[in-house]
Amino acid sequence: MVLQEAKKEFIAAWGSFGSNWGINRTMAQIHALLMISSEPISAEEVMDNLHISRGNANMNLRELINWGLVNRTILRGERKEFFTAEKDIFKVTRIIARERKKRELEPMLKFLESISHVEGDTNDKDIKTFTDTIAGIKKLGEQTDKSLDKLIKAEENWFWGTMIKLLS
Amino acid sequence: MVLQEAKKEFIAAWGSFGSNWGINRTMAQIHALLMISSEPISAEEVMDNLHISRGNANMNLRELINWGLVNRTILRGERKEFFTAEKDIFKVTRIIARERKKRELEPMLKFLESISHVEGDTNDKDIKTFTDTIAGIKKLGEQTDKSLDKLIKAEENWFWGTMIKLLS
DNA sequence: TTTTTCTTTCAATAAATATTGAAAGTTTAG
DNA sequence: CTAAACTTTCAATATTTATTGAAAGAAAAA
Repeated sequence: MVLQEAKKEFIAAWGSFGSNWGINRTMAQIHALLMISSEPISAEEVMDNLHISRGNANMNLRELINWGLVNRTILRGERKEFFTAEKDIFKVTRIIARERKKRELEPMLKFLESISHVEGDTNDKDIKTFTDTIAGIKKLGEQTDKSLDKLIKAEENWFWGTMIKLLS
Repeated sequence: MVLQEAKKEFIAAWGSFGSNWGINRTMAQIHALLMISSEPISAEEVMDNLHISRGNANMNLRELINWGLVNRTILRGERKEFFTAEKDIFKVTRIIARERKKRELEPMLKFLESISHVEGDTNDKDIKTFTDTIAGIKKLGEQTDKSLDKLIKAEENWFWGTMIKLLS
């Protein structure tokens, strides 16, 4: 396969993979484009490459920067901004873990705590089913939270080491 | 907090949590409703409880059954079907892991393999950036795949044991 | 300063996704 | 068998989410 074609397919696939996971297609595609580019890319180039509008490119680039997955770069002699993405997939994984933990898991745990105690007879079948289910989810969430902490703080070696240990 | 209120909040939260993760809101809400119910529930009750149409209830219940998260039950003396959900969060996790692996990870790995070899000079900067990035994602994907296999086949004890080991 | 280049914003619009509800299909009871 | 109870389907519709593009804003050059 030729590079240009492979790039195009990867960008398309990453986009649809992302939208399967609640990440907007364009944002995932821009991320893919930047990850497989050896050089910083301008907003203009992103627009041309993905056939999207200036506004769309700008908004999604900003969001990627918010996530910490993309950085702005100034290129000497150039007036406009350029963008680069973190290419190390382990670092990308850590960043996504950190952000989703902060944005989703932590609020969810707070919420579960807030509904975990209900008034009434502890032996009541309905109350028991409810509190047991919530407690189980909470326990899973708390342990996931702690595991993510380890992952986020981890060295690259720890990551691959743990992955391999899990398989053995 | 009173049971009815806590239930309502949990169903709403589970719904919006789900839609953050590419799972349709209603499907997640039905799943939540069934998880916290001590008794099997009919389609009629699902409709009334969540204020949704018969068609919507039917389609999403079918999808939950396809995933293996919900089962049909015949109640003696009743003509209509009833539904129950797996309540053990570990089993739910295993089912979701199994299904997403099959539906998303495995096709993605096949795809990455198909684009991993591109024609041209291996030392070319652009080709190197592309193949290195794809190789990294592929490696992560393959190890995730194997870890999920272990999780899917695992006993309950293995699961909590591993979770705890990861924290220590 | 004024002009040019580039970036940001956001209301309008388009596209994607979910939901409805009525009709058709199926199963069980009488 | 026929009728009643229940389930499924899917075209039409509504809702949600993403995208556009033009205007306003900012920064650098002239």
